[in-house]
This record gives sequence, C-alpha cells and structure tokens, in this order.
Amino acid sequence: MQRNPKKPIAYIIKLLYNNQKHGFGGGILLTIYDIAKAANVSASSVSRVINGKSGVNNATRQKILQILKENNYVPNEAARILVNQSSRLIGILIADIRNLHHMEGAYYIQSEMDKNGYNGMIINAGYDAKGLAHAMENLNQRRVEGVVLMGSVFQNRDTEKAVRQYLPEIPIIMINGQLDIPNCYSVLSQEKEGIFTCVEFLANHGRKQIAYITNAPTPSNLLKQNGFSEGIAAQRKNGVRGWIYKDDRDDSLKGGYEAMQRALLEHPDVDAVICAVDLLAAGALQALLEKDVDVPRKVAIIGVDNSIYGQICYPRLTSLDNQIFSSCVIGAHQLLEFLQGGHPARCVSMQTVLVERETT
Amino acid sequence: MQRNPKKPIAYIIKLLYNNQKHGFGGGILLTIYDIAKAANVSASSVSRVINGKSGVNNATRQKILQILKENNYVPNEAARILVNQSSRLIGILIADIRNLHHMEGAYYIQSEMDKNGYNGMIINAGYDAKGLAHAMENLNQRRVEGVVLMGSVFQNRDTEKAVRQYLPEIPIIMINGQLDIPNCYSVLSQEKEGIFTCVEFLANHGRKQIAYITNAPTPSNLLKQNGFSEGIAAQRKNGVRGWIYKDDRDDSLKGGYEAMQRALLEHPDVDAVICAVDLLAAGALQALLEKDVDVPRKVAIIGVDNSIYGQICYPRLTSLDNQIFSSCVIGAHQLLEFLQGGHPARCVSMQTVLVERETT
DNA sequence: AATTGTTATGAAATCGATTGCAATATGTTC
DNA sequence: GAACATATTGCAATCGATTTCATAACAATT
Repeated sequence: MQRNPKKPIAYIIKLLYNNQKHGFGGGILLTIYDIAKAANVSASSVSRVINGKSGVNNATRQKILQILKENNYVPNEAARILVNQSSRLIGILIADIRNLHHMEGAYYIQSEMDKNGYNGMIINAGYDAKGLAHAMENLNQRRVEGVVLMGSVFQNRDTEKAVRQYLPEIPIIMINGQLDIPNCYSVLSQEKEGIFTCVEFLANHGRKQIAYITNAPTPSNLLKQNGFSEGIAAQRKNGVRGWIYKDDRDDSLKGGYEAMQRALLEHPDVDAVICAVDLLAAGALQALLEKDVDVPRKVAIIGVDNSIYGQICYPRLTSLDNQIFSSCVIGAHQLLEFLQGGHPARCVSMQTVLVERETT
Repeated sequence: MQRNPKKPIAYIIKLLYNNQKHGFGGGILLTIYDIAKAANVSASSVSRVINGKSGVNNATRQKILQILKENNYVPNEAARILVNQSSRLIGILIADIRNLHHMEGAYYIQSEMDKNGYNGMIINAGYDAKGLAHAMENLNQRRVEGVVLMGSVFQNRDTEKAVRQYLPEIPIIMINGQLDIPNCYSVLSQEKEGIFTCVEFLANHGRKQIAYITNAPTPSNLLKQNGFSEGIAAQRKNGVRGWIYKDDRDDSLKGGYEAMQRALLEHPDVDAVICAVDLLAAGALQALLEKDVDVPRKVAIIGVDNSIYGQICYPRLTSLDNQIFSSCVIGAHQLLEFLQGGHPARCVSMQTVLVERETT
C-alpha cells in the first residue's frame, strides 16, 4: 500500500488560494479555473479537453485529463445550460406520480431519453389547472426542450392554454391523447376499438348481459365508453344488452366494488363486466366474490391496462393491454426526432391486445 | 371585448432588435434586459422588482410589474442558480420508480419540499453501483443541495463511496436505513419489532406453525427476518414453530406464490404466513386459494407495507404499516432543518402499526 | 442657502463554462 | 534560411440574473 498517496493538486490549490477571482469561493467544488491553474494552462484548454474537442496537444490533454480525474471534477450544469442555450432536459408531466401505470410510462420515457443524452424530469402536476400552470412555469424556468404529457387527463383546454402561455414553440408529446396546438405529437391507444372487440369477444363466448363500469370522465374513459356502446349496438342483433355504471371517486377500488353491487342489484342476470381500468375491475371482482358469484362461470370480468393489479386478483384478471411500453418508446422517439430537427409522425396509433387470464 | 389588445411591448422590441447585445438571441424567451428596455429602466431595477426588494420607486415598480406580466416573463433558472450559488433543488433517489411504495414516499417528500420552495428531482438509480454513481454524478452536476435515498436498498458500501465521491458535504436523508457518513440523517421504521409483534399476535390467536416468506436480502428485509426469528424464539415456550422461505427474484408476486407452494409441501400443517412485503403475500394467498385452503380459518396471512396491493387481495390482506407517509414528512423536515442551518435529529424511529383486515 | 440624510437608479462585476479570434510556436517546403 | 502552413494556446466576450457601489435626485434640517 502507498504511504503518501498523492493529494489532488487542484484541491490543495483550492484550499490555499481561497479568495481569488474565479471560483475560489466556499465549498470544495472545483471550476475549470481551478483545474487550469493546477495544470498550468488556460481554462479554454480545460474546456476543450472536457468536451473532447481537438486543438489540444496530446501531452497537455493527458495531463489535464489526469488532474480532472484526480480531483473528481464535475462541470456545473447551470453554467453549461446558460452558455450553451440548451438544457438537454425534458419534462414528464404526470397528474399523480402515485399512479403506477403512468409511472411505468415515465420510466420508459426517461430511460429512452437517457440513452440519447437527455434528462427527464418527472413532475407531479395534479389534476387542476392551477397545479398544471405552476408545473409548466417551473419547466419553462428550467428551459426544458420538450414535454411529455402522460395520459389523457391532460387533453383539455386548460392544458392547451398553459402550454401556449408557458411553453410556446416547445415540442409536446402526448401519450394517449391529442392537443390542438402546434408542435404537439401524440401516440394514441385504440382503446375504443379495443373495448369494442371486448364486447365482441364476450358475445362470442355467449355472454348476453354486459355491464360497463367507468370512473372519472377523462377523454380516454369517454372513448372507451363509446367503444362499449358501439359494441353493444353491434351485438344487439345477437340479443346482447348492456348497461353503463359510473362511479367518479378517487378510490377506484371502492368505486368498482360499489358499482358492481349496484349492477347486481339492478340486473341480477348480468353475466359479464368490462371495467375502464384494472383497479375498478379488482373492486368489482371483490363484490362478486363476496356474493359468492362464480367468476368466470357465472360472470366474466375484463379490465384495462394489464397492470400488476390484475395479476394480484384471484382469479387473475383478463385485461385489455394498451401497450404503455411501446407507446412511450414511440413517444420518446417522436420527441428525439423533433429535437434533432426531423419531422416525426403527428400521431401514431397503437393497437390494443386482450390478455386472457382467468376471469373470462 | 377589446378591439386592439395592447401587444406586449417587450415582445415587439424583441422582434425589432433581434441581434443586439444581451439576450436578443433566438426564440421568444425574454430576459430582464428586454423587460428593462421596454420599461426604460436598467436591468437592476427589473431584478429588484422581480425579487420583491426595496429600493424602487412605486410608480416604476408598477410599470415594470405590468410589463413583466404582459409579456409573461419567466426568469432563467440556470442564470439564477449560477449567480445565487444555490439550486434549491434536492434529489430523490429511487432504485426503481415503478415501485409503488417508494413512489408514494417520493410524492410526500416532493410535496413537503415544494411547500418550502425546493424542487425535488426524482431519479431512477437502478439497483447496481454503476447506476447509482451515474445518478449521483448527475445530481452533483445539477448542484443539488440535498439528497433523499428512498429505501434500505441504498444502505451499503457502494452508496457510501458514491456519496463521498460525488456529494461530499451535502446532507443525505435516508428513509428506512442508515449510512456511516457525515451529514446523513435517517428515519427508521421499526420493522424488526413490528414483525416480532406480528408473531406474537399470531401466537396469541392460537397459530403454532408459522412460515416467513422473504425476497431480496436488503437490510430492511434482513431486519424483518431477524424480527421473525426472535419472535419465534420468544414463542417457543408456547409450542410455536417457524420456517423461513426465501425467493430472491424480481417478480415478487410469483416469488410469494412459489414459496408458499414449497411451504405447503414441506409443512402441510402451517397455519400462518408472514411475508416481507405485500406483493409476496398476494402471491402466497394465490397459492393457498388455489389449493382451496381456507384463509384465514386454516391459514392466516400478514404482509408488510399496507399498500393498495393488500386491498386488492380477496380476502383483503392484514398488513404491517411502516408509516411511509410520516417517515417521509419527517425526513423532509430533517432535510429542511439542516438546509436552514439547524441541527436535525440524527435518526428518528417510527413505530409500525398492524392493520387488521380479513386474512387474520 | 448650505449641509446632511434619504431614496432612486444604473454601471459594472460576478457566477462557471464555451468559443471565436488573435497570437505564438512548431513544422514544412523550396 | 526565408516564407508559408499548421498546430497550440490563451484572451476576452458571452449566456441571464443578482448585487455592490457610486452617483443623482430630492427632501429635511439648521
């Protein structure tokens, strides 16, 4: 073992000349000037080395490189952003970051952007216009170069207004929704068609009395509901009937539970249920199990999202997968293409997939 | 309605003098110089108004205020960070942002910091040392003023090394874990004691053959496991026996399921199961239901975290609540106290609470 | 009217990194 | 050895905001 390990040169310098010009302030965070002084060169050369640019003698470069490493130099991002006029930061807006499905999306977006040298900042925007505006102002302040809106909750006038006010000219990617503003690109999940085929699927398996349970009337939920109505209409000739139950509360699990109770009361012969999200379906399942209704023999259930929630249920939930992974990867690539000066597709549609498990 | 709404003054100026000194570059983002020019004052005065400082004539202040508002001015955060030598940013490190329990913690931390004028940046660090170091370098680059480590996965030498290397001097808050470095504060959940009392609880309800299912050997999981062992030891006099099952895979649901199957095979008389996390318990419950074992009559189950997962299960899961909400609020306040120059408690312990539902 | 005190205002330096341009040093060719 | 080309290097301006200090303007006091 070495007795007297070499002390970082610039660190010592930092301690000695503690009140000179250029970055000898408090703390032990070094600036390129500290490094330059230690290497007996100018800050320009240090900068060139850091950024891997040519125009530095190889011997000098190696020396600077070593001092950078020895002293664990990390550039000041704020200074870089300021001079480069580019933050390489994008915002990922989520109404509630405790929503598992949306965080999964954020994860994919973030890792995709990361691979391309961008940082993704996850922001909890909340559900109201005020929180949204506040979040967008924050993102503007940070000079983000793009924003991803996660989920159709953001498809509304308030968002359009806030975007126009705080983030004009910046590319917006919307996962599962559309906004009528310039530079907005979107990935849409064909949930309406998906629910339509769910009805078809159930009808083909002999189900005739189908309930549909939905919660907050987000654009996505309204689309799905339409898909249900149209699906029922298409199956009417086969004697299929349908009813819609709404329960617009925060707790979807309880919402599904109580909606199902109502459905059983009003239509005891119901033999299938489609729920707008898995959590509603989990609640509905509980209501059925509580009444000792045989699932799927007597009543079939289908949820949406193909989330872990459905796999926790027992019997395990059949669910319509809206391909959040693919949607987000595509969304991230739309954004990257735009940032690189290209012209991404305005809107990409994703087919849904019915994942059959034990409740159908 | 007004016919000719006043065009924002500074915006027009921006368009006219598009290549002057000071901030007339591309885009339509205004600088204080733009505002200053529009108001016929100096940038100093604009800055003073923006920051609500005294030393500006009231008439001038009102004029500047109006122009700021009209033009939707938002300050450049990078420039502010640079000159103020303060980012008012903290990092929230999470191994996997798709982990619901940890994101819930992040949510509480973020909103608590938000109330106090700090921004919380959520970073997905991954489970390996390389990802961790990368995350910390990133946070250093952004000059964060504090870091919250979410969960005991970060209680290890790699983290200590990475902190020392990239974030020396910066306060670290660890939720449910401890680190042997300066300026590290922590909130510990007394999970060991909690599991101990779970064993006691089960024994008091006449359970004699208790299985314990655990997954990845994180410090928290090891503690809980010790709590189980000690609990069993304490109940041995009452004829209670216990067995530990480990299943160290990514998919906890499946892990719990298969561990339970093994337990049933090796010890058919098992009459209670404690699982290190709710998701394991959900899997274990499925294995029991599949074998038509009566829960809780024949076998009782207890999980840990009191998460939504447990409420999706049917019967609904009894779970040991480790008070993530309170832990995070306390952690955030430790951080805030430190940042305000105070001396927060080095370590706060949180009592756990057994939330009884239908599996006991 | 002269002096002092107070308020309002702007010029200039600063934060840390990048980069165009000028200056210097080195190498090449005839 | 002179003229020219090329490779290194550093100075200084720049990004946008904040803040100190000096000056100007004005009111109050004797």
